[in-house]
Amino acid sequence: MDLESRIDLFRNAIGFEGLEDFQIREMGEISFVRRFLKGQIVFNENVACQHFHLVAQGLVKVSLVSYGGNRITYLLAGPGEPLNLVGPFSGAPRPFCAEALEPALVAHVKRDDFTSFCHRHPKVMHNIIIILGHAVDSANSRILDMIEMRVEQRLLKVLLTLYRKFGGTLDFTSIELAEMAGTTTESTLRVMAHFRQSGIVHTKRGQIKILKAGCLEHVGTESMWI
Amino acid sequence: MDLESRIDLFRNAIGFEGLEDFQIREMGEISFVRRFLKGQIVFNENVACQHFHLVAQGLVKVSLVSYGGNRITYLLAGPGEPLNLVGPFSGAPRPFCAEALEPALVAHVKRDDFTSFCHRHPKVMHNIIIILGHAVDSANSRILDMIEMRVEQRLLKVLLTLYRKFGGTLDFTSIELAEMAGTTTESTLRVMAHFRQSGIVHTKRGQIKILKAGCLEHVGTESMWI
DNA sequence: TTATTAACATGATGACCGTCATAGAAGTGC
DNA sequence: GCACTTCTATGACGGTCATCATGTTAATAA
Repeated sequence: MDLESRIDLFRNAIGFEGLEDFQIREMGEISFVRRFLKGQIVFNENVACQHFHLVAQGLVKVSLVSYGGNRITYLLAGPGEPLNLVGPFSGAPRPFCAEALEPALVAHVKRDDFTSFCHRHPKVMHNIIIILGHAVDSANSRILDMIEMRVEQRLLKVLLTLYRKFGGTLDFTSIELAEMAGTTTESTLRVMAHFRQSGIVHTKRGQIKILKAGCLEHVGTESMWI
Repeated sequence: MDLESRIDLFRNAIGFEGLEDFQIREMGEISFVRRFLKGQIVFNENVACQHFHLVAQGLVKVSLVSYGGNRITYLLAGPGEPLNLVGPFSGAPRPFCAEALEPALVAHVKRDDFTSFCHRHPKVMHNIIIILGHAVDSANSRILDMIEMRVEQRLLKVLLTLYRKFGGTLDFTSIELAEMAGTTTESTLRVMAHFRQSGIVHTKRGQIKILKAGCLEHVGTESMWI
């Protein structure tokens, strides 16, 4: 990925709004790109942060696991979306790991380079604070959803979110849906079977096609920030 | 509250670490303090943010409600702890409201003054990003707790957290505990009755005394960030 | 092809806990 | 002192969903 493509990436990336062109160019210059195959790990949990990461191509899942072995998906990052906004500042290990869900290109910026850039251009930190605000709100909404929504409603919300982000054909397994809805694979399979019988979706191995998008809206217009 | 007290407040406040003394003084100068009685609202949800708030005295609860009427406690802020780190930057209404749990003094800084200060002293934004990182981690942990912990364990975790923050005498009602543990008042009362019978706590109206702190640690050493 | 793994599917079981109901106790205000 | 509100307390009931188990299908590799 050449310099100009990288600059273009940062120009349209989330978190870099409102920067002058020469500032964007600087980001392009101090970044480099790595390629990941499906299933490969971009960074692991509880490892000190070395780089700031921004997805250039493909799709990367950021998730966290508990001691009990449960995993929840925190973020599905596509082109232009950052993977770790906090790590570069704290340097401390974080409980997240990032895995490519499809072949992906990920831009890297060395941690010190990134924070130095941010301190010289506070606008970026301003943007990051607002993004983290969304992340906090999203996580808190999910807590409320766990309290008052049943598995079926939570899965509808997940499907609605994915539909809005990726369109009518969703390449996700039931395992992955379960990690987004905060439930088990079995429950997800059961509920999806019900959706299939209702004609809302069509499923095949690793893929869901949304047939009746209207039914998804019934949960409420709000989708998740994921 | 006079200028010097306010300066002293900001000197020890969370989020203002690593500032020079003259910078801290500036914060003191542009801030003013308001008094709140128990039960009074510091700011309401879904109202555009006007000020940055920092608790000077007393205790303030930040919580959010769902459409279904469920409420969860997001933060219990004591002296030196900020109430709204995101609002001043986005200006947008946020889903949180803040209520004084006991008579409180809260420092206010006009939104523009605060953001202007932050842009001139990026270190503060750096600090804020790290704090928000903790908030994100905390909320995500609570999601996992909702998945894999039972009400009893979640309440133990809440009690442990409160014990570490406030000591052995906790002035909270079962309603408030329920909002922290993500359950109902009835379930909380039932579990607390069980704890009482086990001699772990002693309860009276609006107060819990921890008798066997050791029993709280069994959940795991991790307490919540609240 | 055959072997192996990952994903899908579905049944049976039971405990957890939310919901509704009722009631007493402890504060608060007039 | 009395009315009123808030918090505490406890019983009964039943649905949801995690858990365990077993089996099938699809994809991948040797």
